[in-house]
Amino acid sequence: MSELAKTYDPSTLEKKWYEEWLQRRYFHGEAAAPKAPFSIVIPPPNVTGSLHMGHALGRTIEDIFTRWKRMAAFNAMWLPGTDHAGIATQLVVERDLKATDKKSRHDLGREKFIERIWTWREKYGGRILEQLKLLGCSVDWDRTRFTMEPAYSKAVVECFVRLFEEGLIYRDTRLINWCVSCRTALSDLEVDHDEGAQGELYEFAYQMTDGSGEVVVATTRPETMLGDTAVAVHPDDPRHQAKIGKLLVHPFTARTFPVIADAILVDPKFGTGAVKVTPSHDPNDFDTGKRHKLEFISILDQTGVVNEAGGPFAGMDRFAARKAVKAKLKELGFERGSKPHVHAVGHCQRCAAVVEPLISTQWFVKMEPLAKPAIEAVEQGKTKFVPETWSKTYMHWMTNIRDWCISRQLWWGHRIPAWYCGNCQAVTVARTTPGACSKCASADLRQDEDVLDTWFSSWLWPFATLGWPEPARELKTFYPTTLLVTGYDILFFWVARMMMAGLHFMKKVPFRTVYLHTIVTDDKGEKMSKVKGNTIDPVDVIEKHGADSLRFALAWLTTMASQGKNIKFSLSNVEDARRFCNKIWNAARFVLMNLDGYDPNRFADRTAEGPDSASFDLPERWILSRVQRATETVNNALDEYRVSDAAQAVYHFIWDEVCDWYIELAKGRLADKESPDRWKVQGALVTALETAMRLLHPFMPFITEELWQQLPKTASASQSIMITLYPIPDLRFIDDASESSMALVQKVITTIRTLRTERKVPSSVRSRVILNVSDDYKKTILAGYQALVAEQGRCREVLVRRGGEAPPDPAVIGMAGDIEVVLLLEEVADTADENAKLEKERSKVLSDRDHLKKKLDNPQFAERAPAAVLEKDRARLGELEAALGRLDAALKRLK
RNA sequence: AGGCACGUAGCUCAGUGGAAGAGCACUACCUUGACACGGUAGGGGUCGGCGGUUCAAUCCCGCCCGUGCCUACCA
Repeated sequence: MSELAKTYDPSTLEKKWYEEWLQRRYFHGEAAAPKAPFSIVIPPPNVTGSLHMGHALGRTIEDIFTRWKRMAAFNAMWLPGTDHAGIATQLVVERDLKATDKKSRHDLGREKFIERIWTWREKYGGRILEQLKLLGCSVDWDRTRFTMEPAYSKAVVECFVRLFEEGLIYRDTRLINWCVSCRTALSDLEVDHDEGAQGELYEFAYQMTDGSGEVVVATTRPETMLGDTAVAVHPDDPRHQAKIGKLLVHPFTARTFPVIADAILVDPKFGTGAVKVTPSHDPNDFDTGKRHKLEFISILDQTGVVNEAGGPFAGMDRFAARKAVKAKLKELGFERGSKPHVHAVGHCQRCAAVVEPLISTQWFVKMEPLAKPAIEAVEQGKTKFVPETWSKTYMHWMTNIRDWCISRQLWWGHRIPAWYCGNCQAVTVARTTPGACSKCASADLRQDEDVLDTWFSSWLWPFATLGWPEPARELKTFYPTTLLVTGYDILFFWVARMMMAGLHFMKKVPFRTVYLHTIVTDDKGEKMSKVKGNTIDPVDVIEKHGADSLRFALAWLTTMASQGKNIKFSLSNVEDARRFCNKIWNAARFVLMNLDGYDPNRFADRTAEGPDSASFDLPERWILSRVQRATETVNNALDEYRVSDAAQAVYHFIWDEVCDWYIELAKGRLADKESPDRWKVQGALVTALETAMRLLHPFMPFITEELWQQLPKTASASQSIMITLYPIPDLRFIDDASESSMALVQKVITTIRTLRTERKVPSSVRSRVILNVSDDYKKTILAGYQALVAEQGRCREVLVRRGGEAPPDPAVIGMAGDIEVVLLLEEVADTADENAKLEKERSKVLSDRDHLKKKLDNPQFAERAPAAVLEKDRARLGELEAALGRLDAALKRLK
């Protein structure tokens, strides 16, 4: 038998096995395979990215399910890839360009700059994929995709053109979110609102042209008054009714504009009841402007600088203009005060600059028709959310969905396939560069300069990666995908939109189940960020402790995330997992050290018909039954996406049952090399460990492979644990009677140990113990296994008897349920101590007994409680009564 | 402002209409031939508060207090 290294060292073993698996092509899912498909598409990380804890968590969960299903004989396919990540990537490369060449992208020009991004991508774009290998991800590398590769780009264009032809994509001039720093339009989702920023509500007055007075208005953005074209009041507000229809004069531009009545915009209870209206720079005011056909005056340019419409303030940055406008209003005597005011300000998700609402011509997707089927699909259960609570959030967003601004004024991305005619101004949308205007046939065409929102390509990911729009075999086999695993932070950005695109283009949901995991934070619950310096780099963790430990730590922490709760991650979690690895390693060493003369084929033959044919002893019957329980628990937990429960079940099986009990029970019986039953113990050890390795493999692929390889196997065994069958419960080995017998034995042993500890009996001393039992059943079992009890309880003699003879003096007693465990001592025990201990135990038993008795005496209970509960409680009452009797007798003896 | 959650052992979190759980931390003892990255035993919780439903509530319902998250155009 091969010798296992004395200590567990993940570093070499992990590299070795990943290479091996790759070489044997175990990760590849064949579209033509006759097995039931199980497919996952990876949430494509940004090409610029490197692995962070969030990725590590998501990919670990995906790998657990992929490996589990692969072993469960599914045609498992997990597709990897990366996202071109428009703004993010452009910003990264721009920064790099600035740092290395001291140039801006404009210095380079569009073409050269895009070339540079591609070069950059060649160099660094594979980094995060390489890191997935370190994690042990069993992704199908043959199918790696990138959202900017030609085939994928073709899918994006196809999608745009079809939606345009269906009237679901349109171009319009409206108020959009504009980032003055990135100089692009943003969708509503790309604007972050910081909660409760302390701001100022500034009040000033507009004068009426007829000299009849003034109207006081309030604003958080005073500079927008440069674009005011009305003041609105509520039609029913008595304070303002007389002013409706009158004209106001703008203090800086001398423009005049009316006081209008608008019940939608104005809440008469707020402020002065008069609202300044800036149709070009506020969403509500925009609508108001449309309703009242007001003048639309844009006062800011694309860089956030006041334009010529701002009169004397032209050329000033928006924030400088704010100060200047206030100063001037004060100077003119129109300032009317200011109050602190809490309100949310929109920031660009990428660069954090304050976003401005601006009027601009952009491309939009009409969302309502797309959302409807996506809502129905979830209602009908075609796609399920895990945890289920997320479906509510999804529904809420979907039912209140607004049109999606998809054009971006960037260079890096899919260019919008629309051409404008220089002759007739008509728009031609086409799959390939058109030769002539679709309307006037002019050849004077100019393609739209803009690119598409990154998410406009990502929302096609589940099917564009499988060959769409071509009728690929892959689509047929792997679409709809089985499972999507991602963070809840991109539920709307990505998940909801994939639902819409998938249903629209494929007529089927893109995935059956969406597993939304939480955000990984540091151990204090703070979001990990480089700025704060509290990040934990998964690659560092892997180097130090191994991928198995990192994966297991994450799996252990992955409970059903309720909303607003995060995974508080700390290195100590990894250290705990590593201790577990070490424990497994050493358990395997023990097993391997004791396999001399063991023949796996013989064991297989002798147990082929189930456990009875081998006439196992209690410990073997017990552990083989517990193997089945663990198998059942793990499979059930995974079926229900309870990753943590599954991981903990394997952990407890290995540590508490295999190591703490079975190995201890095996030791003595392995010592006798001549024993004819030795092979049974060896076989049970190998079976328990081998099954445990397979159960654990999806969580810890490397160590399980390494140890599994070392175990003796029958001739027909697979080459790798990866391609063995995942354990399924074998009911023939489930043995309730042995489990309860063993539980009794364990309880008695534990009680003996407790007594020894309490009395400070040195471990070298072999005690004598008497077990007073109340029924023959227990007597038979304990008498049958008194050798076992003696060994584990360090006793030289264990006497089991039915009766209540007083134990010899000196002795101490303890209760194992209703069994009186009498530990005989070498010298007289401290009676006071013993008395106090027994009194304490008695009072506990007594209160339990009284409580239970009262409950059982209640006729209502007997009448309404289910029979099983009744029976259980009656049995328990019997045990409590018996225990009480023994305790009373013991106390009496002490007196 | 609305919506969604959460409050269980010192910490991080499971859990269930029918005797309160795990990991870590803590205490005592133990170098026993797999493992001190270990073992054995132990302490520790009126399951946020108040009411209600029920034979039975940590679990279901209502209110209150506290916390987190998401969505939102209140000037």
